[in-house]
Amino acid sequence: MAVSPSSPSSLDLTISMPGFSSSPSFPPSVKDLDINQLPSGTAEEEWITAGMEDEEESTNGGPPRKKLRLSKEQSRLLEESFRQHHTLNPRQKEALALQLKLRPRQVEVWFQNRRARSKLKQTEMECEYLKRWFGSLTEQNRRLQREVEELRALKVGPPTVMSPHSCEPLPASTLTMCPRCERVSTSCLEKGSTKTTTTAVANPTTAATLSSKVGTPALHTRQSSAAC
DNA sequence: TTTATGGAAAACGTTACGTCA
DNA sequence: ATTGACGTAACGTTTTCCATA
Repeated sequence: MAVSPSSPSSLDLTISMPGFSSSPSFPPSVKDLDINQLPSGTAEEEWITAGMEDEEESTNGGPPRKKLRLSKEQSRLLEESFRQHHTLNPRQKEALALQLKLRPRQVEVWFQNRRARSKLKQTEMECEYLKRWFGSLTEQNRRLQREVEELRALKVGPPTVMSPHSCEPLPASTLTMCPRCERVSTSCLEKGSTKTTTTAVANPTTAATLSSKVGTPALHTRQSSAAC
């Protein structure tokens, strides 16, 4: 699974997970779900004053807030602009404000809120994906546990691990459990060796990216595995 | 080259208000 | 008519980035 923002200002993500690509109910990428497509408003352009007619004066403190209702056309243009870039430089802001007959500050605020909404949607989607992934891993874990039980039940003899170098069976006493990946490994004993018998996760880049994103320490890359 | 500083912009959290069921 | 949930414009504060000394 890869979670990779394409640019700092872009919220587009590409998320794919092993074992999920063929699932009909599981889109191959979050990119397919266009978070920029929000339901468009229905109200026509409208300025609504909050209790007071005049924006400049208020008897108790600062100026009263006015609630702006963007017209369909304004919303459409803003959305279009947002699809092109999620942030505006001062010149773009000014031009857009002029085009929309809004104040630059209003355009700025709209983009701020729009970015926040995007991020929220994205987070929700990521959360959903991680939940499903967790479910899939749980199921996989169950299957493997069952498999282990079955193999134990067979009792065909002591476990044998082949050396990656000599291709001969290693005595069980030379094997260790890697404390980080919790897999049986010979690499920790073979100092200086860049090879390892430890199997890393299916997609190291993905795992590293996800780990750093969601803070799960359990997954590490082939590189870090070899380093141990 | 490294560090401190200040300003601008973005991110974030919250409030206020309108709409609708 | 009232109420609570929801969407969103607007605002204040914090964080991040970058240029400059």
